[in-house]
Amino acid sequence: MTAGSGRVTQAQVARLAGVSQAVVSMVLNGSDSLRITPETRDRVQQVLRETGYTVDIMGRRLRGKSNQILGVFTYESVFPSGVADFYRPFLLGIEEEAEAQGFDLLLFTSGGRRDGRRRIYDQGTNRLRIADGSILLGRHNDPQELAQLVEEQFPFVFVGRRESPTGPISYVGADYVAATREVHEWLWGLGHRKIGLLSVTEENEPTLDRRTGYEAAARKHRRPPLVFLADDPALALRQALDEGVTALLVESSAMADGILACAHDLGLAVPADLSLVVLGDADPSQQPSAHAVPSTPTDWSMFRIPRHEMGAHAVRVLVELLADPKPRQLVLPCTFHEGATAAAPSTVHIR
Amino acid sequence: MTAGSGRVTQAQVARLAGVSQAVVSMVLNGSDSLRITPETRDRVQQVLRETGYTVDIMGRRLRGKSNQILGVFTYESVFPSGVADFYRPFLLGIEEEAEAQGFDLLLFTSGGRRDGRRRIYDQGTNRLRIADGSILLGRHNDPQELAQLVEEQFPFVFVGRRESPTGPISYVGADYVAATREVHEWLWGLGHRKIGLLSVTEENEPTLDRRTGYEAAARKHRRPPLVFLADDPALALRQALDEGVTALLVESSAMADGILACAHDLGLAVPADLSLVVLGDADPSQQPSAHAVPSTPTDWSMFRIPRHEMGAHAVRVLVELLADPKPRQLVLPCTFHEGATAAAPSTVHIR
DNA sequence: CCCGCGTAGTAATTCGAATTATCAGCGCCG
DNA sequence: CGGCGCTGATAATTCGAATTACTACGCGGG
Repeated sequence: MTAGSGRVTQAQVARLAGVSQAVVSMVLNGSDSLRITPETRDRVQQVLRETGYTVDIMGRRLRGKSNQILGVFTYESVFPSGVADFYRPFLLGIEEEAEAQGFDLLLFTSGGRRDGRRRIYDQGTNRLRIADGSILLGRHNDPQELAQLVEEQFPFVFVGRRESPTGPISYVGADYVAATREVHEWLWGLGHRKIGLLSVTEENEPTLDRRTGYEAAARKHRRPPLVFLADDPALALRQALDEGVTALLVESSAMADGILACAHDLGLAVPADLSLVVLGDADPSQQPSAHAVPSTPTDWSMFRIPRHEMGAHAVRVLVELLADPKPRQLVLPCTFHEGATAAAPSTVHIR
Repeated sequence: MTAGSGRVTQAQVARLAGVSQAVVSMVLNGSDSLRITPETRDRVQQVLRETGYTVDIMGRRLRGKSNQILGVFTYESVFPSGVADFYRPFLLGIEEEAEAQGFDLLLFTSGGRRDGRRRIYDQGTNRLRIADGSILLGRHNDPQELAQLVEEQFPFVFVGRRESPTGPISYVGADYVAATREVHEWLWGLGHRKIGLLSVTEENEPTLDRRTGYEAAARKHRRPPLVFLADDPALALRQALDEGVTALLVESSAMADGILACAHDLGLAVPADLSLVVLGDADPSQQPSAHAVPSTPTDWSMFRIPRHEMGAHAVRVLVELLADPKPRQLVLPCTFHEGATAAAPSTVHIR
């Protein structure tokens, strides 16, 4: 029965019920325990029902000093098309946990782009601040922007391990160190004695973690680390074979595809002559979900990054961060998938 | 150099700059045209930059101002898992267009669920009002909530045609009427003379539109409509065959799968003995993107719903709506995919 | 010399809800 | 009969930003 103006306020309800606005608020919030007569309460509730009153969330949250909104900033597009469907598991976890924690999600899509990349600081101001806190994800992040965020003491959590010289950053990452070590251990157990690491040249945190895990495992077995840095798969494979490796840890599945092709060109059988393990399924060219593989359905031996859990935990950590602004770091274990590209070395290769 | 206590307000900026809060507001909103000295303005802007001030969206909207934020409300989860990847094309279009228009997107995930479904009005609150306007999507919507939204005169656009008895609703839909008519026309051109429609029992807008298109086409060719309503595919197929149909328009691909199986059981070849056309790819069990089909890779004859475009246009319509609150409706054409389940009827069946 | 006017701000109000301080009325006790 | 304590409600304030109403100041013209 509301008039055309569209919205009923507590004040209007109060006037209709012949009470003050405060009473309406009290009735609504159940703080009417001993303060309000049953008759008054009933009268107010009657009017509330008749008018179809709904709480204006703006007023409520203005007083609460928090808007119950978590920002989600991605350096690339959130809803990806094509096969590069990298973010979805993260976002699924984020959405689920945000729903569980009672927060809305604000996707920062407005800022426009500079050099084809999104930026946090647009015109010198930090859009992220309109949310209570923010989750950041994306591989192409800008260290400078992160440093600035840290300095501003804005509550944020990075999905994926990130370090900054300016101070500790809260993040939820995957334990690449342990996962890589375990893969090495598994190959060792199969009988491999020359296990190489094929790494990318660019040095970001995930790459460094994999190298750390690899080197720890190699040290444990008193073997010299065999690390190959190359952008050209043919060259890298040749180097590795010259060293006599029987198993190769490959950082990305894109790179692994190249290696596999080269191995076939050289007449090598995988895994009979050479075992290949991919360190993570993080690469966009690899489909995480079970339903399909684009072109070559190679059943890679690899470990899987717990993307869904990382997203969910990022939300949880951020909510904790809002209550207590002490930075926290969290790494989650990866799960190993045995696959079909790694096996015990053929006896020919074992001296 | 903000203090740890969280957000910076205009009042704090004003104190630091030695001016009143009103001046800060004026500087921010450019109404400083002739009112404020360049020196004062520079001083304020200096402090604004130093403190990293950003507006409190709650305060702004309480006052009735816009925040350049569009809400996105989905009745189901936004980032779907498994094969039911229904929303993504819509959301991709929404995100792209929001970025182009300079809006951020607010996903309403906070309210939790009642009877496993999300609600706009949760605990008597309409959270949508945080955003300047909202895009709604999802098949399981609640007419009551829509009516309430209309009454509140809140600007929103539904993705998919929706009607409400309380007043006109803005929407961006797909033209099922025309698409169904064209499919009928195409089959007629192939020589089919008994073309049936297999419809679902539940009567929502898309279903009604398909029926309208079908009946229009049948009327044009002076044929009685052959509509079959059945949840059991075997029964529906038998009814249709009894009527002598040679082509069947099937509403959802899930239903089509059932019909196809039954047809095979009866020893019928598709499309030789029976042509099947699916009216849309809207069903979750059908993969929209090119890269894979879950189990049976049936190349259905069907029309495709322009989901990406619908999302993008919904944003555009919503932005128009914000400028001028006159409701608007828009339907976009579907594209036809010939596929392999429909062809000219075999001569045996033509008398 | 003083009114009028333009300038450059400031004070005060508004939005809706929550909360605190306050107040009116009543019964009871000294 | 006055004051205390309790009840049930109201007035006032708060949150942050935008806007309107207002004011202090200076200058020029009559």
